[in-house]
Amino acid sequence: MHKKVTLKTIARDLNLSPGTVSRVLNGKAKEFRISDETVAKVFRFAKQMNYSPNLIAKGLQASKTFTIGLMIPDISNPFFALMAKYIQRAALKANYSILLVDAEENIEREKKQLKNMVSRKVDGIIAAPVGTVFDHFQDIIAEGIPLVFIDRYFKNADVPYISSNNYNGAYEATKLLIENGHKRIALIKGDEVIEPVKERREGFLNALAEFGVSQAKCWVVGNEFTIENGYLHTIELLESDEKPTAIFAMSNLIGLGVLKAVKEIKLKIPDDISLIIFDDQPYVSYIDPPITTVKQNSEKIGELAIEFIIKKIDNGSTKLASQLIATNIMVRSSVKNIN
Amino acid sequence: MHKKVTLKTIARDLNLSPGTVSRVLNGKAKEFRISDETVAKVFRFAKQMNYSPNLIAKGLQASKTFTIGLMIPDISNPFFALMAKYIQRAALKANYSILLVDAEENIEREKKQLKNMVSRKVDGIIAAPVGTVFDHFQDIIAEGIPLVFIDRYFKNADVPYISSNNYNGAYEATKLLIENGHKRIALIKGDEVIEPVKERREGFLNALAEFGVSQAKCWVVGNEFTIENGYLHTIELLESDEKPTAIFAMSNLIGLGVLKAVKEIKLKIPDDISLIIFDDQPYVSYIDPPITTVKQNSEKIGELAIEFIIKKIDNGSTKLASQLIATNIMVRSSVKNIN
DNA sequence: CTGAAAGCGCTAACAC
DNA sequence: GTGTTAGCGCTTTCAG
Repeated sequence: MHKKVTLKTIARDLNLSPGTVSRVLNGKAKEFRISDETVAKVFRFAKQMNYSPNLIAKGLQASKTFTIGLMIPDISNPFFALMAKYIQRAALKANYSILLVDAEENIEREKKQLKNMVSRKVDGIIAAPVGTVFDHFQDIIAEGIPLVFIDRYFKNADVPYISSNNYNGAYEATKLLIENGHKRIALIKGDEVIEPVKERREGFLNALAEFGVSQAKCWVVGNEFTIENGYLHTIELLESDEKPTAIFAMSNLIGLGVLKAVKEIKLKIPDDISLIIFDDQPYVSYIDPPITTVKQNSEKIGELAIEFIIKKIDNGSTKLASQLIATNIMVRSSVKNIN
Repeated sequence: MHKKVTLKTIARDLNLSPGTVSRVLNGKAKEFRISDETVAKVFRFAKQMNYSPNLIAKGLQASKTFTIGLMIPDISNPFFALMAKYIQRAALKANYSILLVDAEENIEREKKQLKNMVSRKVDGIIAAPVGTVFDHFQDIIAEGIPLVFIDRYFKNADVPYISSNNYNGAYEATKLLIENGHKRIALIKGDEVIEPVKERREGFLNALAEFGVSQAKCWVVGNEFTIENGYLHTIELLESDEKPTAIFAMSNLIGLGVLKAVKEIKLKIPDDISLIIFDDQPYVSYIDPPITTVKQNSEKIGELAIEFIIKKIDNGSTKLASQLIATNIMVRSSVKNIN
């Protein structure tokens, strides 16, 4: 096993002081007018010894770790995975690393790992919170750690967020359905504890109202962002006498559940039932029929979140406003025109 | 902004020494026979002050950070996202945190971030390497940092790996095709620089040979794990005069490309062309037709990787063997029996 | 131009 | 039972 090389060992070997070596290696040679000879010597030796600065020690003394905590409810959900990718990319560009936690939709886990992040002295936290309670996030604020929510958020918490414009997205999707002649529409949604779920439901309901579609003949069902939830409610819906002509699935997983159910009862999209899914995923364009979706701009959300958090890290007094990012309807072939 | 509370401040406020407070808070009260009174006092005060241990300081002094670096080629690829989930879960269970890097299939990025991980003093690294070169991984070994490859690996590197049994998986898939009467099969593969690609190709070829299918009438094409690669080659394949009756897509992304192409030229699976995809994803069972796949055991791979790395961290001399994890054929409806 | 020393927060060795 | 001290590796005054 190889012996460790630190500033001190380098200094000793070169008959210099740790301070000097530190200054050189941190590009402060000019500033301190250190002789070219010394500079060259240090660089050469450090390279030769394959010196690797100890960021832990640096972090301890600077009270800054260049680490951002990323708290995600489910990294295997492609929506979050994609967001993680962009957040990661933006973070690295700014020389920050990402400490990843998958809360697995479990609030206890979220709490515990949030504490861990505090102990690890992350410089900031980006989180898509799991539940309805956010006391544990208040603690983060109290600790003075910059925090921003992505995707999910709490309206009544004083924490800024970057999310899709969920209301508009749902509104537009519903409008599209209505324009295609649909008057019997079912919304399969997630848990309303989640703010974006409320927003999407509002967008849906308001579109119905605005275009004079009877809410009495529409459905608002479901309570989870899962395949199971989409599946069960679709079965129920499609087996009822007065069934809908279109389904609006509020997430990619719910959408998968709808697909599963429709296939199982041998119906055809869009002939028997039209479908639109909130959240676009690669596969939806390659299946038969390609699904019309509401695409969220994960890249922008990720970039803004990092930008935001870094600004806050660099200047704690910064007061940045939450942002709602526009969505895009990706029109494909899962909505039938029944006008 | 709140003032920081450290062992020292607690000690001062309580008229104790930092050492004592440390011992109490680390559950060593019994061992040092510290008075119940003191213990209670310390715990109460620490809780009241919302004390959070500084893991950075702890890490510096113990030369152990309880952090594992996870290097992934593309976290938005659901295969890797799922693996990341399981690795993360297993790591947290053992009180380790995950420092995530998405190399974005870019070797320079991988190199740079590997160095960063070394500087951050991660206790071990789990990586699915991007390319063909692995000098930079040798450096990790030289530093004495435990390292294990997952999914992708190098046969000639002295680094242990946990991966699917790629050879067998491909062999079984090919066998299934042959048993269903296919004699004109195309394999669309990734870059052969990647060891599992070679293995899968071998499995494919050997199955052909073993069951007496003419390799002259089969195809081995493609060079990337991308949708584009799958798409382009499928188009070419299906537009040729002597086209295959079945396609074996070597990854989920290639499979998506095949789906895209097949749809575009208005062919039907499995009537016009049979398909089997290496790597199972949720959506494949809900589309029409459901796709037969080779399912990899991501959970097991993830768990073993963590188990492995922690063993190695705890006992550097441990010499653990690489492992190939069995795959499973998920028979669905994308393979037509043409016997 | 460079060195010496203090300190970031913590633990462990050594005192008593 | 508890205090004191040294040191993890680094940067940063303060000296000279």
